[in-house]
Amino acid sequence: MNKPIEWHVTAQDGEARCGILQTRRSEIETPVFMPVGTQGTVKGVRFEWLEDELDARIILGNTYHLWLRPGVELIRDLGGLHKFSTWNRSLLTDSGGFQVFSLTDLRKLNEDGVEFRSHVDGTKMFLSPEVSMEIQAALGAEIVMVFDECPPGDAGLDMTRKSLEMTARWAKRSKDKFNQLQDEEKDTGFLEVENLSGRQSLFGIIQGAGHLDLRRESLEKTVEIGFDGYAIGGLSVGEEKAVMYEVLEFLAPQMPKDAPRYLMGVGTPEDLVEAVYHGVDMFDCVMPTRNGRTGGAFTSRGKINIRNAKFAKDGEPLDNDCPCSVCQRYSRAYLRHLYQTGEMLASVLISHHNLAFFLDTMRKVREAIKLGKFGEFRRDFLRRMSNN
RNA sequence: GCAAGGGUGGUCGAGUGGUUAAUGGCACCGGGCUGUAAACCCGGCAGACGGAAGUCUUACAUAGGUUCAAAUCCUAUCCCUUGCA
Repeated sequence: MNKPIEWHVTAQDGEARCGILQTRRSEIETPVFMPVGTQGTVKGVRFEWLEDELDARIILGNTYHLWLRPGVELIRDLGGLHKFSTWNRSLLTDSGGFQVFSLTDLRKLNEDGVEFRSHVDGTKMFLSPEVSMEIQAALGAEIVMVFDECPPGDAGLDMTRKSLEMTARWAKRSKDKFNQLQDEEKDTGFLEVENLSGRQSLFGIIQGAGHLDLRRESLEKTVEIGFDGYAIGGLSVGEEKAVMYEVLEFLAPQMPKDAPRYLMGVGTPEDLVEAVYHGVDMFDCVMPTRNGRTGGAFTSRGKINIRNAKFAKDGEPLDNDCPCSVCQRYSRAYLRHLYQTGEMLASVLISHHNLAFFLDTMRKVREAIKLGKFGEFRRDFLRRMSNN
């Protein structure tokens, strides 16, 4: 039987690896950064830009948000998220598991699933592994995430163990339901593709907070169930940065070598490089678009805040070394003026640049791995980023 | 010229004898943002000293006055708005 996705390593340097991920919709070079498009849009950035200049091969969508608005039925009726949004490259949908964490005040959790009070209008909604899989089949993404519970970063041992055990049971339920839905052809994104099954793929999620033994335990349980790819969840959710790096160093190399490893929700450019160094292949993060919207720009010499008065007369681009169309044309002074006057274009342009910077950084990461010079690249990169 | 109403910190605007260095909004300055409840949130915003609790100085058009105490009451002056000439 053909696989829903194909992934193989093309180069390796230490634990860092380069690979090609083929989905039914696009070929993706890893390590890859996936822009976040929670509500069926990468905030402030047109698909044209993502496709042409930025050349993003895969973006995210979110089960919870799209379920509330515009609703599953509507998206299913309009042929799935690809058709509805016109994004024809790959999609990965998050399961709503992160909202179990981020909407903690609006939800009640038990073994069956999670009752949410909608953050939009307060309506009670019930999300479970089965419901999440139904929604994700209707959305039709290439990569579907299991429904997990994401405990806070500083969760204690007992709480983390209970959580991870439930996540493992939910993972099994997710997989069973997922398979059933695939058999019933409920996937709206189905596409006949040579050498691929045309089906959706399903990724498992490893939890365990900052507890290494629990991480190992979660890894074993997840691999035992068996998935097309494996994600590290529950990092950058309030724990110390050192804890995150410790977990990555410990966990990533132990994860299956023949499947993509996805670090969920991370992170800063430095985090990405560090994680690649430990063997991670896929990333997503709201940071480039959220910070971009609020005046934060990432550059090859560290972060800057375009609101700062020191940029008022600065005729230089955000980043002199950046080839993106924003840096080719606009000055910091102009961008600051746009931000200060509340012009939406400021958010649009900085988000665009930030995505360009993240995607470009991953391009350089891949290049360095292929040349066997990733260690050197990492050292230089981290030094430059902390220069500012 | 007469009549009425006003002049408050960068700005708009509360406050009409006592925890008022003076509520708010905006502007300004700075910080934060990691599987997006986020075009958002937090802090600062008279000056000087101090790490800080704090201390001192100067402040509600200007100049006097009343009072234990004034942005708040009184007098004069200047200026603004509206109406009538």
